[in-house]
Amino acid sequence: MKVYNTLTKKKEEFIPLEEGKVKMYVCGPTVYNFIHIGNARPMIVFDTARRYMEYKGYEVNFVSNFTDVDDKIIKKAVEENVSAQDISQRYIAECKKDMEMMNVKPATTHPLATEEIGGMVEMIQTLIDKGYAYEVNGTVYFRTRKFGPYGKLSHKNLDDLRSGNRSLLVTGEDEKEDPLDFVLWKPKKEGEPSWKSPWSDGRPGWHIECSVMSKKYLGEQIDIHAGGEDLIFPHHENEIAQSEACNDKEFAKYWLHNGFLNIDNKKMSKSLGNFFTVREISEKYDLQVLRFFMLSAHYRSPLNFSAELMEASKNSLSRIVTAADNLKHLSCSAKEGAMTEEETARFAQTEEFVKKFEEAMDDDFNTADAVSAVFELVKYLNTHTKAEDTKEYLEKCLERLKTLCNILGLIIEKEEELLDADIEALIEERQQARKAKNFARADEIRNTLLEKGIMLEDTREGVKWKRA
RNA sequence: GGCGACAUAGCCAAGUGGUAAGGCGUGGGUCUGCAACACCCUGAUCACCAGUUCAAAUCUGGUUGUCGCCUCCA
Repeated sequence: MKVYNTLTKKKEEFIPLEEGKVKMYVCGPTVYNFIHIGNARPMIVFDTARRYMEYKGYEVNFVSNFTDVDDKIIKKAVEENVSAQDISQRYIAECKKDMEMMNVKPATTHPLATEEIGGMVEMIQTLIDKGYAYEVNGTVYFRTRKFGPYGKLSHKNLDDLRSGNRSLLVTGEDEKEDPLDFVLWKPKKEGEPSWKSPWSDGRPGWHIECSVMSKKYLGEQIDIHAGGEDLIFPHHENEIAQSEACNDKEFAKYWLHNGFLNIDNKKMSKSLGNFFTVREISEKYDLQVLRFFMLSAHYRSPLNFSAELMEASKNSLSRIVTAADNLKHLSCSAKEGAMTEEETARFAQTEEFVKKFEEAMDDDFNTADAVSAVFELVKYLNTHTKAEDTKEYLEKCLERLKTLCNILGLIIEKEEELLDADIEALIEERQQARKAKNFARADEIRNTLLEKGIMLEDTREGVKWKRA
């Protein structure tokens, strides 16, 4: 399995620190509102990466935080006249609902920044003791230039940063020894949540939380650290500086970053009015469609979001769902008994698509290619299954399709819903009408059901129905 | 200004040296009372120019265009 490492700018063979195990950290959202579809991308793509590694047999310890102390949370709390904790807890709960609808598995651990303050104070103290940090008037800064490799992830050198950013030098806070130094701890302002520390009553800077939580739940060295590409600088660069200065060990071996999600080729932003929350999308689409959409391109490419593309994704996904549905329908009425030799041979041919799928995923989680393998399997199954096949064969075919879709986190089985007696009676009446060639009545019934969101399909094996 | 990414059919999107996967859409057809599903058929020489090579979408240089980071925004 190869993964693209931002650190080296190359695809590298993935070799875990400990055989058979993967320690993975993904930077989670700041919970001051419903998550937006941009937040959803790393959630979906790295959940898919995790699922694939688990499929390969790795035991994945997957940690993803919620940043629950932040200026934006405090601002929202003031607006609503509630506590910051009220805000963060509310949106953590909402975020978990969204994740469930997107079929994103809960992390092994979802730490909260506010519950790890003690560890942060400790790490900051260590950095001060080692000369990597200094305190001025209650604020603690990281001494960026003291950490030699600073810039190795974002491939920037410090002098470029300075020359490219003159405003920093001009407006730079006088307190800092160097404009590039960043905050580890800052004193509270009036009315803000705060914690005790040796330097001031205050709260941690953003970057320190990930260093601390990663260390606590995964150890000083981890395999994969992931997040959106915008986090490369400064967030991840600063995490590296903090963790490696503190622990004297390479922090993360592989750094994975997803590309941005754009709306109509523009960066999503509130000011442009092209801002969508996952919840809004869920009102119009099953979030499986959003998930499929996200996986239709490589995770490192920029991806453009539009209503048109969601429609296309919806249709594409339904092709897979229909295939699964057909298999299920066939197997329900199929004859019992073991697979015939001929069926065994037919089934063996599906290996080819599994192989293509795995090769795609092994190549830096190329989900676009993996999805195409699924479609090729779908076509094969559509053309190589029939009512006369044995139940075992049909079930194995369905299982194979489900296995691949499950790696992608796509749910393709419809929920078993009980037919209302009324609906069943109507379907039966329509069948009678059809037999009597009373098609007017048959169509009338079909339209009645359609209005209720029930779509009928006449097949050789009987009438199938589905919700629109 | 500094650093970087990308440019493949109507749309989305794989493919990093050997004559362009897959999906959506379009049009035609088979099946069906009709419809839906499914199946068959239907489409690009890969932004432009020059070069390297027996051979390039794929390597090199240039041009044009789009976008991102450099601001605690995934």
